[in-house]
Amino acid sequence: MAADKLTSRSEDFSEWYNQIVLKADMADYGPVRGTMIVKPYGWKLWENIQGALNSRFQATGVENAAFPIFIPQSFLTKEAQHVEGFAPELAIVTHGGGKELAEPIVVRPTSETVIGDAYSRWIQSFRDLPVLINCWNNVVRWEMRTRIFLRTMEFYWQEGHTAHATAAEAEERTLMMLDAYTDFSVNEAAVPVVPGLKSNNETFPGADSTYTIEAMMGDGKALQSGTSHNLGQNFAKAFDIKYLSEENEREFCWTTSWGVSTRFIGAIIMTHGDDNGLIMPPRLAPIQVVVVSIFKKAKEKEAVLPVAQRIFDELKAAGIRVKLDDRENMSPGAKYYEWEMRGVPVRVEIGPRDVQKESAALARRDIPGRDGKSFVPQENIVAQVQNLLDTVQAALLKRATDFREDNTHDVTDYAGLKTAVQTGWARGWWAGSDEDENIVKQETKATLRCYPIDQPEGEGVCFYTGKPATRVALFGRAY
RNA sequence: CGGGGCGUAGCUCAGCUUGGUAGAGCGCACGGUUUGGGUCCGUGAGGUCGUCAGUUCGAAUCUGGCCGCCCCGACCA
Repeated sequence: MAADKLTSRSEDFSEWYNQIVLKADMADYGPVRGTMIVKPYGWKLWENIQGALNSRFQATGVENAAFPIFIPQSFLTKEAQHVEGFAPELAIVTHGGGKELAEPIVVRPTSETVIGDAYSRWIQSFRDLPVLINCWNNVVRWEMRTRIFLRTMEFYWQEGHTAHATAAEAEERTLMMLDAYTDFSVNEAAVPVVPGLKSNNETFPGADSTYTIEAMMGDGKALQSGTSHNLGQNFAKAFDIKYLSEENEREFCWTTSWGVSTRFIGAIIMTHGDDNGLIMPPRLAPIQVVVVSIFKKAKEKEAVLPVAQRIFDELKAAGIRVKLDDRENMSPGAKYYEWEMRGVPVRVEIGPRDVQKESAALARRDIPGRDGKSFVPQENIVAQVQNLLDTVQAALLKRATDFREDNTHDVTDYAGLKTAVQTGWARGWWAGSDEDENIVKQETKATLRCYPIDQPEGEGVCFYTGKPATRVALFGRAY
């Protein structure tokens, strides 16, 4: 019996996405509009993301800390651009303990202000610099339209905040974290990204410059998957973050902030998933391998279970995140469909025939059905599974990268852009103004995703204005 | 905030036009049967029909208000 089938990606990508989040047991809707409940399977993925990012942060000297979720409303108004950018989407607490508050409290939409205030007290001398702190927390933004993981009113993320003595050091840190994000995304999540600089229009409120990693989803749309901001001296001036230099001069600090959110889970789903469900990249997968035992009669069960258990134990001892599915009253086929929906990258099947032949069936999630199955000896199963996990990891990255390349088109005129952004991204020389950018957005729904870090040599002609252009921009429709 | 759709069992929905004892499938529990790609049969548990008011002898059904959710646009990690 075909159980309730997943809507296909080609039929309705949005509906496919919504269903997969629920069916793969990642998350559920919260009782308040636009909020989500992250279920254990989704949270485990998030924890693995945290682990991969934390190790990269710590390698650059960043330490974790925690700041309050409540911020005095007055803080938000101190930086002009910042207040303009965030005022419309603030959740504000006006009552506490049954009484109206003297000053309303803002639920943090991001922590630049409260951290800036702390830094102004902590930093006295050039010897106190740099300050390198990261926070894993939740933030609230009163969004008009929400989508689970991609845009929820409350979401989880990390926000790193650093303070430096010089502009050069702040820029170096901004790019260093952009590199960390790129490395994480490509090598852990197998999500290929284009690192680049945001246009003026898309720059974070209060930043001098914003860098981004842009990923192409399975429907050709772009998802901003991480950002790194060079805040210049804007927040230092607003919050009076000063230090005394070696020359005994009072100087404003240069600060940065950078973040990756639970939105990244959406990126993983929409990059790798297929019509059978989710596909987890092995390096981040909550469950990397599931061992499915197959038996009919009690006698077969007696023979199969110990072998399945032994293989499970061996894989676990090797540090692989493995689960043994020994559920009875459930046919093997039903189990396969379930684990495919949940995106487990490798499945090991052990049945009576395998016990007899000392073999096992290995199935890889990225190639569904019989084509992705191989029958191997049980001997050396750990190495074979590890090998297959690596193979799947590499195959996912290659498939996503090929897809992105196939759907990114170099354009030399506006018509070319219009065609390209129907199905993917347009890349071309750009010398347009902020206003030109808005017109393109209005007419095509495509936005300037970034000026890629990786630029071609020389100069060109702007595909829109015909003016000489010094850099290439990437355009696409975005989430 | 504009446009659209929907609130009935855990989930997906039927019933509403034409008011009269609350339904199905899936899921769940139990028993049996089956198990190498979504087994089958039986038994059973489970619902103040979003909410408030109105019309009526009688409302899931008709009328109005309110609340909520989803989708599409403008805004955004």
